[in-house]
Amino acid sequence: MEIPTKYNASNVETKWYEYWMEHNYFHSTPDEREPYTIVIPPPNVTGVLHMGHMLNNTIQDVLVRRARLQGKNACWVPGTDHASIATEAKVVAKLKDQGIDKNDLTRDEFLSHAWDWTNEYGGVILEQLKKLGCSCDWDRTKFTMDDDMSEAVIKVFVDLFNKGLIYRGYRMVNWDPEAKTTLSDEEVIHVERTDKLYYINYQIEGENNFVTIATTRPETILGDTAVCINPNDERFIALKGKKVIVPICNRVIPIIEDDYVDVEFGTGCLKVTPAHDINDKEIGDRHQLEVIDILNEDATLNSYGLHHQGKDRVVARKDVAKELDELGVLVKTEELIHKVGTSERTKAVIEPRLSDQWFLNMKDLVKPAIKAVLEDEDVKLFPKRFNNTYRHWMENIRDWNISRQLLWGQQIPAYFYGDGKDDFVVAESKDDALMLAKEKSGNSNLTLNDLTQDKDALDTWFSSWLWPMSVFDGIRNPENEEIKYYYPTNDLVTGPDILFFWVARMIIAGYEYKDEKPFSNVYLTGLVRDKQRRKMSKSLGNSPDALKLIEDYGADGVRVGLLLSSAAGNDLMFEEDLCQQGKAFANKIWNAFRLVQGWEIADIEQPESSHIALKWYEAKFQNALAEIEDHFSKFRLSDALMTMYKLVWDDFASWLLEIVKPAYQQPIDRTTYNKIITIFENNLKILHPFMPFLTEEIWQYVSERTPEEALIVAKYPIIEGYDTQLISDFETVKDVVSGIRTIRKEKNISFKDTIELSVLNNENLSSTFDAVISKLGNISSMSSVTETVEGALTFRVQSNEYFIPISGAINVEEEIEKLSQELKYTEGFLKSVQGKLSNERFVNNAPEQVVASEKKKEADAMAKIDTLKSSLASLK
RNA sequence: GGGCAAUUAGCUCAGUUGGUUCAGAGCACUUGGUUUACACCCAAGGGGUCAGGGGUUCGAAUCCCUUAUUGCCCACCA
Repeated sequence: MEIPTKYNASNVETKWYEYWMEHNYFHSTPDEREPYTIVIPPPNVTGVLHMGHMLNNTIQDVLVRRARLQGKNACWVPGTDHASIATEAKVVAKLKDQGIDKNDLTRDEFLSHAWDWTNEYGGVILEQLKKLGCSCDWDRTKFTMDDDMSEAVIKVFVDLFNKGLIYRGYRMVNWDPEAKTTLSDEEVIHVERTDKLYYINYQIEGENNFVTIATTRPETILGDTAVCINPNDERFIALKGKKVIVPICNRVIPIIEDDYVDVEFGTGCLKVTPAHDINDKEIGDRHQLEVIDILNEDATLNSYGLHHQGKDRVVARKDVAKELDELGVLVKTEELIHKVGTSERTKAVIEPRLSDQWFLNMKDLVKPAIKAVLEDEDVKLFPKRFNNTYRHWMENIRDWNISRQLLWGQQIPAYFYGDGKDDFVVAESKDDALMLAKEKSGNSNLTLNDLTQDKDALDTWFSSWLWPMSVFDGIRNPENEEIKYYYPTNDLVTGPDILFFWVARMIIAGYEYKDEKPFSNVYLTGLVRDKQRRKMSKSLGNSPDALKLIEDYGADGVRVGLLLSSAAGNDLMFEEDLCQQGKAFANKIWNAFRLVQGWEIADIEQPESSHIALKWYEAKFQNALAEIEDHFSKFRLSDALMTMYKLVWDDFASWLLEIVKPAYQQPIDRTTYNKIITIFENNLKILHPFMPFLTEEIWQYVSERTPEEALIVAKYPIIEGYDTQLISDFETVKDVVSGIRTIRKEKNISFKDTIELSVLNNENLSSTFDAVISKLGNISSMSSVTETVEGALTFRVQSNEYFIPISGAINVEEEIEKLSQELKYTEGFLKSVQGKLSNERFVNNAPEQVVASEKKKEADAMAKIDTLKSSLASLK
């Protein structure tokens, strides 16, 4: 087969992806082989591919492809997440564009719009992953709202409810006024802001005196039901038992005493608004205060806002402040830097709000999950430092608010049959619910029509925490073959930002429902940032178009570029140059193959240089293979890739191929050729996980292959012992060749001109590699001498001195200068080594081998000084 | 406010239990190179008080203390 001169990435990529799909190589079914399983972190169903996904999924694909080559039954389960808040927001926005208000739609109407949207945009991201080369088992593609997935979610909810772990509570929750739903604590991001701190006077009832309180939210005074002081605060003894009048609404409220108040902060007087602050709520509970909620669900003021009713809280804040000023009770304002809770999704400022929500009691559920990670290391986090973060969160975990005031998601399976607080039952179906309701209420006349299902949906994470189990139907059918075979999965690759949202909860769910970990290793990737360390985002416009990158550099180039500098847990500073480097590497491999492929083979004798070089490379390959293995065991993918990069580019292309390369238009011997082909194939095997397309393409050019012989399912090279001496000897050879090249460059001797080389051998270096040195140095004759050669250019490698005689062109002054410099350096070195050796404490305390090595250094240095001195003498 | 981590060449990072191969890699840079796989290339080369200070040790990038800077996580101070 004639190979094209240029590697055409996009044609090749399409061809092989289709080929792999056609032959079902991504598909896995349980068999007798060892399974290797990864479940994808399901991207948002309506999302598009960004750099984070690229990195994340490249890593997963590398792991999966490698496992496949190693003979494991590799299964990578893809899918998408319904992402309730994000998706619902998008659908609401789209409806709004069409002039439709969500509130005018019935539940079913809205859901039908949402499904339309999902079907239209959903899965785009999965198609993009294919472009990247991801070898997911697409037959297994799952969506968190598939019927079976939803069933599992409901089943788990009912089960946890029946275990007494899920309860309904009227609590202070985080309210996102934009999405109009509650959020879990984890979904609240605290952002530092500068706000105004308002000092406001409240008149003491029946006196012409005032107390001053400080607040950042003056509009909430309309919900005040007390003013609180610290009982030990001597300044306010006179206030005890009195009442104050809230400005604007003129409500009379008591002055209460509570230790919570910090004497140092603000004025030492705290206004208490139980409906709008978690601490105030607690104080309120302790003192049986009235709760006055002044906000609507969209954070506009309700009737308690009086003449400010209907205004947004932010507007109301200014207006109330203005009114207070006009009333003469606004004492002053100050700038205050503090943290404000915002919604992770909508960025809206969170309002603490009291409402009925569903909670999951986490206290006991987390116990096995803590043990698994921190004690038993059944689940390992990479990098390990995340153990600390994990511990802190798990040990301080609070109950999980799992209800969301959204339609898009699994509807909470609670059915109300009366108006009472506890007049509800929880069941997997409405029929079951009716039965339970009849029982619980004692009213056997209840009908399905009397039941009203809770209108809220469950938190998205309440479905995704089951993902590693539910994709194998492990919740509904715990004993099925698939879950037994694939679970627990092996590795999970995701970002540290969802360590709590998702990773920790999967571990919790795994132990609760399978009594086993969901995965053994968690590889936490870093964020992809731009060169200025800014997070890549749409709004900054600094995120490159992922598909454009693939077009420009090829999928392999992008994959290599992404992995070149991305240690686990470290952010990746991305720039296109990296992809360029990846593409250049692909080009290098391509051209190396073109060279080999162009050789004419003849049955001639194998040159000595080729023989020894091949032996060396085989050792070097094994050495690299062991290193790569070690890197993979520690999830150091960048290092593994770099090892291959250097192996293939430097050792294989620059050294080995240059050595075995026949002279122009000369044939190569068959023995060498066959070995080179085998070596090339092994190179392709180890590179394949990183560069699947290029390697598969070349693989097919190397020799005709049946589909069963495709590279994607080839056998990974086996680690064997290797000759380390050969490797270190060759390092010396490289130094000698470099020495020759340096002299050629310094003296402007063209590589085409042959030169002679003499060696003054003080070290009995093996002459095995002489043929290699001759070839790479273009040496006409090589000889060993016992004395310094006069009138020659020299260089030294270890304690050997090399001479290149050259007629008349020696600049004696220059040579003397050069040798003197080297002598001076070596003498200095010797002095420091001898200093060490004459230190008794060093000789007595240091391990034997360290002392021995110092002695060898001393001997080498002395030998070198001798040769330098005699060379200098002969020059003079 | 509490905790965790980082700081090594212009950039991105390795450097495992202190000691042979400890000051490294890739990129970038400088210089030279065009008939014979690749200029997306080849060859040679320059470049670092290992953030600052102190300590332990025969010996410290590595262990301890301290200062500074940066990043991340957690936390209800109005």
